[in-house]
Amino acid sequence: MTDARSGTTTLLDVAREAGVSLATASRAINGSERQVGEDLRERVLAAARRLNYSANLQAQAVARGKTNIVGLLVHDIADPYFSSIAAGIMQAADDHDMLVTLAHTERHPQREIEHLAALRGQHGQAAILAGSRIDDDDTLHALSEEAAEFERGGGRVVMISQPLLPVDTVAFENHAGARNLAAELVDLGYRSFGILAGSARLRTARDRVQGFQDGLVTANIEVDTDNVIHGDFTRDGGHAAMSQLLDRDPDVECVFAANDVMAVGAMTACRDRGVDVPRDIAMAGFDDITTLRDVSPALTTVRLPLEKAGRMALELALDAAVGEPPRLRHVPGEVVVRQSTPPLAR
Amino acid sequence: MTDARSGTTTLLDVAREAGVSLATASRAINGSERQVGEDLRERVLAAARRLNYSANLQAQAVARGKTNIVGLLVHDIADPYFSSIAAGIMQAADDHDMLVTLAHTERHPQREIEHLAALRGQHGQAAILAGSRIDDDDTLHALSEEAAEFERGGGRVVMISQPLLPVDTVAFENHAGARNLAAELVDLGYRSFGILAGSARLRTARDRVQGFQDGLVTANIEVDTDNVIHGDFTRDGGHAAMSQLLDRDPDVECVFAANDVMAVGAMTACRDRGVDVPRDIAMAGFDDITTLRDVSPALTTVRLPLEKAGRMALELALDAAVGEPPRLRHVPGEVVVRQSTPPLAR
DNA sequence: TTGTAGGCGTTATCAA
DNA sequence: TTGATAACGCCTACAA
Repeated sequence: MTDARSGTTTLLDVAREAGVSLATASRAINGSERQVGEDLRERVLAAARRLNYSANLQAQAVARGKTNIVGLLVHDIADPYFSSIAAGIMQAADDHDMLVTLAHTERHPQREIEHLAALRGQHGQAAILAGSRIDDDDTLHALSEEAAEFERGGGRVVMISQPLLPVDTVAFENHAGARNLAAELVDLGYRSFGILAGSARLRTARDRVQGFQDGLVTANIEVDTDNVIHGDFTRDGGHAAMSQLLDRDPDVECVFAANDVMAVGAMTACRDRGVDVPRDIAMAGFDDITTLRDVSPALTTVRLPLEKAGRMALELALDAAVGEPPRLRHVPGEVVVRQSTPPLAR
Repeated sequence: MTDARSGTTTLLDVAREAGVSLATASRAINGSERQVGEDLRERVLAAARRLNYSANLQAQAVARGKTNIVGLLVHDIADPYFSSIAAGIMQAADDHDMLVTLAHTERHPQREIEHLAALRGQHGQAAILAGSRIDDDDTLHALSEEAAEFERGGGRVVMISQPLLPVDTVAFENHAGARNLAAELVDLGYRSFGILAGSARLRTARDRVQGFQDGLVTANIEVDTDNVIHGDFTRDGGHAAMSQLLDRDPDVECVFAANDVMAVGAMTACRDRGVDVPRDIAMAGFDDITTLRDVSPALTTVRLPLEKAGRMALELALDAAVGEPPRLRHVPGEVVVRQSTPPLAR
């Protein structure tokens, strides 16, 4: 029989139903193991089931002074890069019985700071910031302050991307991955390159472009600055940048897009102009987005273990000792050569 | 100067700092507008800013008896179908200052019920169930019970998919969309079809397949039962089913995959066998997943406004009057013909 | 092992 | 308008 009065069944209802005290009911249901007699425990549990009791998490949080909430901040959950990371975090969260609060920054650094403050109000155990931070000193400083404040509240902040803040960080080796990719492409015979660089203000994009160029320099190849096209770090950005590149220098042999989504937009830009990939021009991306593994021609890219990184981030937050200094976990990328960059016969 | 004692700044700290009572501080910061004198209000706000105060949301929730949390249940956030819906919900949540709690069901109906119970413990204002429910009477009944319990707690449950539970529902017109797609394909000249049906237990998949077949029947075309291949409602499921179909009847003119992700897997299966899409065989999907709009050949599909549906779901939950009976919103799909199904010259 | 009672940070009622 | 003070639902010493 469900409580007919107020709508919600409370622990007190359960205690009464079972004929025990509030404390006993609490211990039997949410308390720290074997502290209550088997018989009473059974009675309480039975009563709870009968009443379909579900503990009020906020009340527990207030009483305990802590929660089992982890906050996740992403630019855009519809972006497969972030949704993969999120999936990894969800798995780890399930394993640890954590609740995940999701927040969108819409790529506005200010919103990121606001949301972090809101998460602080939630008193979560962890806040995970996924995605690349804008390289603006003021913003970075403000974010850093807010992160420190969050940790002062007892939680742990983890960044996924690159080490910019003095917090636990899961860092993708964007530079090294891109460098290796460049080396591989040179091995395949390519000598002239175009780069769809994404935003110059995004660290992730910049690191990848820099790594790629460094890889080329090692092989004594230089990229004409004019062939490095900046723009949005998105599908449309890739499309636009590729169109520009084709106007400027239609003879480059190979194009590196700073992420897969851009690469795919760029491939469409090529098709729009009757340029065949890979016959007329080769194409490589970065990330190895799952949903895009079936595009044709199959895209050469640098595989990032996004789900794993998400899991790692949460684990990192949860196994941190209080006051432990920031830790850094490097996550390498793996070059995957596919059909979009066939060996170049010269 | 930040509170040095306990780590977290509380409202009481703010009140003391401002030299006012707890009540006044509460009203000035979170209370119901113009109840406190301008001067005191300023003092309190200044103190709060100085102390970098952030209200304890759980304490507020306990005191107020309600939260601004909305729970979102998806099978898998990495699936672009769900991440698009989630993005829409995030937008609406931002507009309404709601916090979103994300939960993964991993396609287990039982986990769905468990998570809904957990959300009940959070006392959220809304729970949004995205994704297709398994068509099992017992599970459905249990889910229905849990949904009722959630609403008894003061929240509102919204389903996104099809009307199966007596709750607010945003229903995609899967049947009609697939029917229209079939008609369009017949118009293009196709007469023999294969269907990659996905799971027979998933309502969404079943509705689409049924709609497609109904559309064909209207045109006096029947699909050989052997050419309806069941399997997983995923990329791999599409790949496997297509392989089967090619073994069975390599001469079908056109294949309908019950969603885009399957279609893309199927296209790879074709390529693996040297079957060219669309020259040798045409292909159509369902959903119009954003990330897949650049695949080549461009995929004919039925566009579902996923983000919009997500937004709609949350709005529906929030503008519901207490006790208002369930409402149903139909969301049509739009057939988009692209290169994967060129007009068939006969 | 069980119960009593005080406390967690806010809100809200009721006087002043 | 402002300030005590009683809730809110739960946890946890402390005492029995």
